[in-house]
Amino acid sequence: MWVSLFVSSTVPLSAHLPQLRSRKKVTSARTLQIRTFETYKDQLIRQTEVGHVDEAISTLDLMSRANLTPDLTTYSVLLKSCIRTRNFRLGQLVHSRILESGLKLDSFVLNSLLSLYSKSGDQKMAEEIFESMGDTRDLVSWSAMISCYAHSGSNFEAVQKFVEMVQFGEHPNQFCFSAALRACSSREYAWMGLAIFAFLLKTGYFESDVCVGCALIDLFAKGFGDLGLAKNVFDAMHEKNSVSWTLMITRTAQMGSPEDAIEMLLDMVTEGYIPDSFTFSSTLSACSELGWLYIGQQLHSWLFKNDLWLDVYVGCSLVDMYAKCAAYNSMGDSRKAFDRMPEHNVMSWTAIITGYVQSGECGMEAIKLYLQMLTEAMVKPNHFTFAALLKACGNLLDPNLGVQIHNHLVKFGLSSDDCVVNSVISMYAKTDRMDDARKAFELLFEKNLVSYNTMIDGYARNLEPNEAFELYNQTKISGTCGDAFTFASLLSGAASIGAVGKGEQMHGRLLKAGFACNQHVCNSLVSMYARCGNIEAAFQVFEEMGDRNVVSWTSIITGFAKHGLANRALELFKKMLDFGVKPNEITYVAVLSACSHAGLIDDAWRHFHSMYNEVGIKPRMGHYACMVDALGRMGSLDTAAQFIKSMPFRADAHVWRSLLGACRVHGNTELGKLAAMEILEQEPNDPAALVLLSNLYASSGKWENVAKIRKSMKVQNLIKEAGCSWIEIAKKVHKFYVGDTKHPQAQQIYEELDQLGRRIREMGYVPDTNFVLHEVEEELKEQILSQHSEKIALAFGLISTSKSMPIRIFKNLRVCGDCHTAMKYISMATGREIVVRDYNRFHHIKDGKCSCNDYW
DNA sequence: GTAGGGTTAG
Repeated sequence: MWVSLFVSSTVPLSAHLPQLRSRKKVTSARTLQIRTFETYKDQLIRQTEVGHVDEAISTLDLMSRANLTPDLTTYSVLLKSCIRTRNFRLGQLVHSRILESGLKLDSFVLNSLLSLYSKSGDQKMAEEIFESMGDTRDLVSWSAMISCYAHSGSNFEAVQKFVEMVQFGEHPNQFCFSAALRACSSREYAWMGLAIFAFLLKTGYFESDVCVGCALIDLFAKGFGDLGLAKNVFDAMHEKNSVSWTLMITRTAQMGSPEDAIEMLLDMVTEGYIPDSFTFSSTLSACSELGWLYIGQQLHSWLFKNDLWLDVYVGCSLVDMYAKCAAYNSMGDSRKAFDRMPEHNVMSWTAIITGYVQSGECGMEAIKLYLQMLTEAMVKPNHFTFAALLKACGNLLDPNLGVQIHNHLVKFGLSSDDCVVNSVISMYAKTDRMDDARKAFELLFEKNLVSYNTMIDGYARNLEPNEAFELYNQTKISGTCGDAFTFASLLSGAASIGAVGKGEQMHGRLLKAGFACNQHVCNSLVSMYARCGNIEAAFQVFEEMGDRNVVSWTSIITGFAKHGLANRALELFKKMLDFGVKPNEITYVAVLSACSHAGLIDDAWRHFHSMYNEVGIKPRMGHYACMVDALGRMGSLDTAAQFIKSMPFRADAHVWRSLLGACRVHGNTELGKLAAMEILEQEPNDPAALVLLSNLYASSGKWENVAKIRKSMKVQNLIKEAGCSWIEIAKKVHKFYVGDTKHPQAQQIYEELDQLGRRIREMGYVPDTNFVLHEVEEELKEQILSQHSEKIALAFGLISTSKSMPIRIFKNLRVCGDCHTAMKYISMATGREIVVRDYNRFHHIKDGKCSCNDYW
């Protein structure tokens, strides 16, 4: 603090060095005496400009001690620099000094104070000053006040003030217009913006002022959601600058046309405008959105030359861009971008944490970084950080970690932040704790649409669609009509349980609600129909879509693949490439699984290689599993095993299960044993592997081992997830567990089951009790088998539907082998078509045959 | 003394 005393405006700093070293010897009294009012004033302003608040305050104190009372001009200048440097604390202090001084305030100072409180978000103080001004208000006061309201989200008040001003007889200038228009750039107030726009047209400010132009761009972009109109305004503006270009680029990217945004950047440069850190930050986000690593890298080298990468926002955008392109193996570059940032703040820490979370498989790394952020960097997390962390916990499916993070955010005082609570709900929903999710939801102070959507999505995902639809009805009661997310979640809820009736109902509602052209909603529709078994309806929606993205194509290709219609899937994939749509890694899972189901091994290899060589997507676990499946299906078991060994990372249980399934079908016990052991090492309770292993031991007479496995299965109560099946009858879903007797029509169902059992036995069906995992008497095994959930659902379907309709049954796990056999007999016995969707695919069973060719 | 653009929950 004392150091500042020796710094005068006329003498260079170095001249004071000897004095600084022996500053105790110099008496401040002597120094004070020679200081004049003007030097103090200069010093004050300089200190304010460089943000030395404490020093400026002590200078003020020194002035009064030296009986040099600052005059109004000094205060005015001081206030101005406080505003310019956003030094609100000092500004407030100056305000109180002015009041103490008893000076009479003029409208210049009052306007400055108004601006100070407006910018610091203190609406109340701004209002107080504005009211106190009475007739001395001028255009500056009005526009500062309107701006204050717009800034703090009091949009209605902003427009009200604008109207009041006009009624007062003032003629609004460009500042007033842009502030008032800015208050209208939301759906709710866009109509008021239109009225102001009409007024504006009578003045000359529309084309002439860049800020007014920017406000109008946002009125049409954000308020009306119409990028075309926003572009019209942009094109009509006589004067453009980097800000208006950047705004237009940003909105274009945000509103679903990131490709156009990048093109606009080139236009901007061609027309001679210099992109700045804001521009790069936005265009990098556009690259992230598109997954355009190459363009992102070009931008990176461009901004590297200008030192713009030193900007925190740009740095964060780089981290984000490389993370979102992680399919191209660029997560390392994301980390490098983070490590090379000159300094780290909450935002950059959050960016890298979010990056790891979004890249999919690095949730633990995100948690580690969070701890590093807390303990080493001592940076306090904010709500963005927790949003990312909670997402990580949801992905990791670790409820305990989720609870710990939940406790942390309570400690950091963020438990009342709506965004954070919505993330908490999502985390609990993803970790199958709907009760905890519900608790968090109920505790929410204000439930918004996102809260409802998260809960609806949670119920849908946890196969409780009835709760999902009930909550949807509540949203209508509470007045928040659903948006695209709501419909997408409800459709995926309907899809997850295969409730095509509910899905059709939602289809009707969303058409009425005006979402017929919404890409996100239509993608969900395609997926819903496909997953509900009505692949042709899915295809129709897809065909009628005007605007298709990679998700649309992937959804329909996946649909055809799951239905075993490989040729149509591959045909569409070709068409997709012809259309110039770039496939992503999920598209390739669909393509490879289509090849696999159709036994097209050459095509599978071709696509597997080209996905990396031509498209640049590194194959992940799912792709390897598809290849193992394809090889196994055609009996190339050894090649499949070798392929697994050649993988660049350790094969997971899923990959080995593919091999195991193939071994079972092709009767290769040795390799089957190896696969089962590998699975059990990673998932010790996997029922399929245990059963297979025990059967293998039984067939080679190793009864001791059989007993061991059976015992351990019993002890561990092995079934992780209770198997259940369901069927939709008249838009209502009926769910059944093994041996379930809770259904009101249970008696009829079991009578039907008995009858069916007798008929198919006569036709040659023999129950395969190997599929019973409990160690019980053979007779009891047969009984358990006959009461498997899929059989109960089928019996219920037979007694509840007319003969002409196919029966659609859904199961959360893979369909049991014995049930699969029984259903083929039942299809013959009853002449009915049975469609079963299990965890893995669709089985279309007709006349004793299944579309999966007994391989799944 | 008054105005505009950049991480965000589903």
